[in-house]
Amino acid sequence: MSSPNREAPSEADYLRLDQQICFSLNAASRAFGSVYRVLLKDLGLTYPQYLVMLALWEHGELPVKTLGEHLRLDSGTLSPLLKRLEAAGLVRRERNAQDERSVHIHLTDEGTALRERALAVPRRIAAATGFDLDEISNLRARLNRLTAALDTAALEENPSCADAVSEK
Amino acid sequence: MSSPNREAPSEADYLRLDQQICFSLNAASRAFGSVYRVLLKDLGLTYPQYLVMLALWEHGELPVKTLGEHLRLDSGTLSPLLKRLEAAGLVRRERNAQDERSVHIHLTDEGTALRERALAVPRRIAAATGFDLDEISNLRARLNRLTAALDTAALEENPSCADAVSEK
DNA sequence: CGCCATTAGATTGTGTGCAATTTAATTGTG
DNA sequence: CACAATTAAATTGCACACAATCTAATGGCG
Repeated sequence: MSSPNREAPSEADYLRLDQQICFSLNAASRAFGSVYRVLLKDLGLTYPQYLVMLALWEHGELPVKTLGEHLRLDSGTLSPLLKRLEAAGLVRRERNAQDERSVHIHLTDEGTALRERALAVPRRIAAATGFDLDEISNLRARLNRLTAALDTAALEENPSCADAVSEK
Repeated sequence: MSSPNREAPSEADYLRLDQQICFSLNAASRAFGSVYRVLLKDLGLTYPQYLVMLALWEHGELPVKTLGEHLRLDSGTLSPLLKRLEAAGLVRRERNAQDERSVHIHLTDEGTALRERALAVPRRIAAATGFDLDEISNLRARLNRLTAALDTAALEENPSCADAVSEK
């Protein structure tokens, strides 16, 4: 059906599911999710919540805005997620006195303490991948380059972001 | 704070957000989502719906079960998604006469026709990544290997799947 | 000072993902 | 044949993602 006269693969060949890099990416991301789900159940965290805790353990208290920049998430995702972390007693949300628009996220003692129990997670995840540290590092670099390229392309593609492109 | 005596990095270093391969993966996956969202809006498809259509264009009619195996999705995700594709007039759902438990998904004429308009998508996506075909192929292979390793680890990790492991 | 554009979060609505449960059909076994 | 175990989908409940909208606070600028 495709490539009737054996030239370079036709456009049709690129519609094959197993050719889609995004599918491999998506599948790998969800496979990670399954492994994390098991490991994080003990800590009472979901995977996105774990990422938020990583950012807080690393930077201490953070405004929602900055947290979102670190995690590439907007307030539509973070607001309810942080509310659940607050309900779990891991963080506190405090209006900034200087700028009342801003909400700063603080770790509670319980949230700080949880870090000790999270220390074993990365090693167990690394073991689950079967990759050594160099391979992981290499793959991470490629993925980061890919993400940067896609971000640029998304801006160029979307006329509504023209300001953002030209302004920077 | 970490690695006080300059040995190999301590466990604490591996809690850094920028060390998490899964975060890079997740970010790349979502960055792809943004680019696809723009390209697929014309076709009236979301990205997961596009993957379903790819599988159907490739294999013709498929039972939900098989579709789920191709896409690594269960009925909890596929049932409502397929209902939306049916509402959009792209697929039909038909009970199998031989096995009434099984539902087969067929392309409508409209669904088949949509393929023509999707042909340009992969090239535009490839362009957005800035990667050449070899790089994409290489990355895909690594990701597939990673996913396979994680799947294995997830089975070993989860006692409730012990049967599935030992049976095969 | 007064007013408008901007900014930070929260909210709303839609669409996945996935665990757990439910329902209906089929299969295996005595 | 009867009946328990299995299987395929659908359903339910929860938690992201993300676009779009809303609200409140801030920052210019005349």
